[in-house]
Amino acid sequence: MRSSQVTIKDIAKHLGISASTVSRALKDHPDISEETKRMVKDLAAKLKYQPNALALSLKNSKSNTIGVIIPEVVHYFFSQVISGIEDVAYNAGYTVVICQSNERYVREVANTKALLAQRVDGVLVSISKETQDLEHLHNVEDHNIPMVFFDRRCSDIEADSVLIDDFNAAYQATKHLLKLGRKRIAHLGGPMHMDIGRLRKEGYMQALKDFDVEVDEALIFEANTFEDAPGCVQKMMQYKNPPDSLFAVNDLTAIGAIQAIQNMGLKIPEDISVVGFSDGRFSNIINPKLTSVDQHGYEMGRKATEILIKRIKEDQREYDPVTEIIPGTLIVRDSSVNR
Amino acid sequence: MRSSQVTIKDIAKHLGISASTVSRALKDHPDISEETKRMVKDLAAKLKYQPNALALSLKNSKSNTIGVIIPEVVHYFFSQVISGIEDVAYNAGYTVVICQSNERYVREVANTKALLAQRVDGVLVSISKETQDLEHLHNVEDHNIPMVFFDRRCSDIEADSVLIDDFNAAYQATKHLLKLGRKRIAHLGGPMHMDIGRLRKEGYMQALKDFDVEVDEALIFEANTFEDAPGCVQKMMQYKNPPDSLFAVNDLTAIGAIQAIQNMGLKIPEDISVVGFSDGRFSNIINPKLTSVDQHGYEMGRKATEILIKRIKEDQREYDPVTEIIPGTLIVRDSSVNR
DNA sequence: CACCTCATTGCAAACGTTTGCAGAAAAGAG
DNA sequence: CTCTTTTCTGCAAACGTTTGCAATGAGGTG
Repeated sequence: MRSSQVTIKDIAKHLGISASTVSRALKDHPDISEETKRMVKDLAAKLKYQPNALALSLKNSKSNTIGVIIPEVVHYFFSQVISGIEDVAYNAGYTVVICQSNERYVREVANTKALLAQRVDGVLVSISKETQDLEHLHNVEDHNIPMVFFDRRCSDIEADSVLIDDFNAAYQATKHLLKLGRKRIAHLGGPMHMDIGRLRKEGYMQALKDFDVEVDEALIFEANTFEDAPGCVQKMMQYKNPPDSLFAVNDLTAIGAIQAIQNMGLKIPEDISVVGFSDGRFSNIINPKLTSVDQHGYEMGRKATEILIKRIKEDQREYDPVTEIIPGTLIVRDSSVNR
Repeated sequence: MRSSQVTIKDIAKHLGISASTVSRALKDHPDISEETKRMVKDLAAKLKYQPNALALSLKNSKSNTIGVIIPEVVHYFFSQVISGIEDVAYNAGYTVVICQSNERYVREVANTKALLAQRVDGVLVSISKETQDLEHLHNVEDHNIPMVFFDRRCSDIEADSVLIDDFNAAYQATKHLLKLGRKRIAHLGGPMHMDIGRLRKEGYMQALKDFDVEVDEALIFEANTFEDAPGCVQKMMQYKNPPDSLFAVNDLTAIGAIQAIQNMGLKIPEDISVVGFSDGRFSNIINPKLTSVDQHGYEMGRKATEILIKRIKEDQREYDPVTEIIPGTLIVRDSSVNR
């Protein structure tokens, strides 16, 4: 016995006029007399009439909704992205439907299906780590629904994407250490099969090369968690030529390293300078404050949504996908200093 | 020229049969012959037919969608809640529409309106800090749409709610310090006009009373940010009878205090023990690890959604609202110790 | 052969809106 | 007073589905 939702028909019946007249009156159609308009509007207000968006969407075959498929909401970076998406969408009059894949392929497929069924006008996707088969995304293409990738792209699919310039940000971070006079720069990096790990390492190496500093593989580890870091640090500090600084693939790893270093009685940033990457949430609350790269998640969300809405409005079947690169910003804090 | 969405009618036309037959065939209605079923299903698969959820919702006047109004996605706690909501909703076949109020009243009102227009089947709300006027929420009630409050309730509205037991969690946190032999326990608390600030302070005071420790107003501050904390600490440490421990209304404030204390050359936990509250994200990465209260955001999201879906299914106009209290869990780490 | 029973299919209405077109009434023109 | 114009309103179809009911035809029964 739910509903009790007022419709245009109800208003029409109460007033003894037709639904079409009510519809026109509500949107100030010039054909309708002022008197009728007033009557209709007054009653609509009184009954708290809310237009049924579903009926509208069905009629116009557009739902004013955009779907988001995102790995995990609880990641600070992703929640920032969502925030950016939400803001732009809200201002453009779109509703946002958020689906988490939880990094699971099957769930990503299910989400895609649900969004398609919902007839979303466009989709924002950051694919899960598991995703290999792309049929579900081709499906979206086939249905001619604009799609924009953010953060994680799918190179086999022709679609717009908004990405972080991992290579360059890592380059800048490393360069910053080099300019401080550091020469033995360790790197705690991510797995090579992920863009994020590969590109950041490449940026790091390129900077070394450009500054004529030899790359020492003994200073490079695959370690990208808070827990991984201490082991690497302990190992390195036993070298006869230990590192004088460290660039980590993310902030948590950097923090793990910092604490390990401090526990060995060394001073940060004097003895060892440390630079992290992204997240940003922790950088200010640890001691010393962490020099790090801001990934601009909010901005990424905004950008991706703007592109998507543009595509929706253009309404063209074919277009040349753009790839927008958002530069990371190195924020120098207290964990790095001249030697 | 979008669309290219296949409909039941298209299938019907291709096969030279009626839409009703197609509809029935797709859902294995016993009236339809096996042969027809096969034909229909094959073609549906080939054309990648996706039922139009909008049409369905319109027909059934239920959208299988639940709306969420949440202050800010980027708060770790809230993003945990969303995660819980998403999981339960997904498993029950519901789509989740998320709206951020950004703690702004006007936006909350707009969100409510949008969700109403979308004909969501139910709403999960955590009201913004600004919200005083409740007309928009009464509106939801009037439309007979089930609503569940989480984390922040609205006592003027009769609805289910899921809350944290702030009082008791604060009581436990304080008791923990008392049992460690601490007697001069400072409290950095939130504003009194918010439940969260008031209840946690009351829990703190009750614990002191139960342990026959005198409440000293000089040890109680309204300070609930990382930046607020150091000032209070410096002030208190000049007392002739300074605190031996501290209970903060949230983790960031606790961390701000810890750093201020450490900067004064004092040792944590020996000289001063510290307990925080919630967030959890930081507790493990600072040094020493922070004793704190886990607020169980994910659990809260699950619980609220379960109740909501139950209400939706019951489909009763009148019911007695329940209030579910989720106990906070004190997690003892390294920042508190026997004196 | 008339009648009944199944099995299978189609018709039409409904959900809430919008909109082109036609219709009616009022007003203006001659 | 008739004809034309203007002003206002209503009809009906459409968006994609579902579903009660009617219709069709085949086969069975007496």
